[in-house]
Amino acid sequence: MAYWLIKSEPSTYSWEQLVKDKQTVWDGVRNYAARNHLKAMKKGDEMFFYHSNEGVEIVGIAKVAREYYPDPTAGDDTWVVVDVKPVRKLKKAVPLAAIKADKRLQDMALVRLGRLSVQPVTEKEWQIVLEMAGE
DNA sequence: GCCAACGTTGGC
DNA sequence: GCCAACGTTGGC
Repeated sequence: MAYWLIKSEPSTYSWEQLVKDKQTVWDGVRNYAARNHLKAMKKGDEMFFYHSNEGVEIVGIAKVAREYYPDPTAGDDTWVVVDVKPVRKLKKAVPLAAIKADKRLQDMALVRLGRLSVQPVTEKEWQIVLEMAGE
């Protein structure tokens, strides 16, 4: 099983909204690197849900409910979506500042490629972040 | 609101 | 195919 991280601005689509919706279509990705990560996701893969701009922290864990298919909002086959559903909220949200401050996490895509909206997380990074969340 | 980082576009 | 200009993202 692989691990991922997806970003969203809470004003656009928040973790709370995802919990309320039970499941959502992760649409609107218009970046090739991010799209390739969407395509690599397998059903059941887990991902961190990160709030950008407001909060600037990892707030919860979601998982892939349906593997990729063409983005209905795109109108062609270039862009894809996955369906995502919430697993659980982290005991403590993990702020970006804490991740940046941890020597073990300097290679995380979140630190190195700040603007990438869908990114892979290694199992090691996943465990460290969980630990920081008090899990 | 500013600005750095980075991706995309388009002229040549 | 290079690279400058431009637009967007996102942290601060």
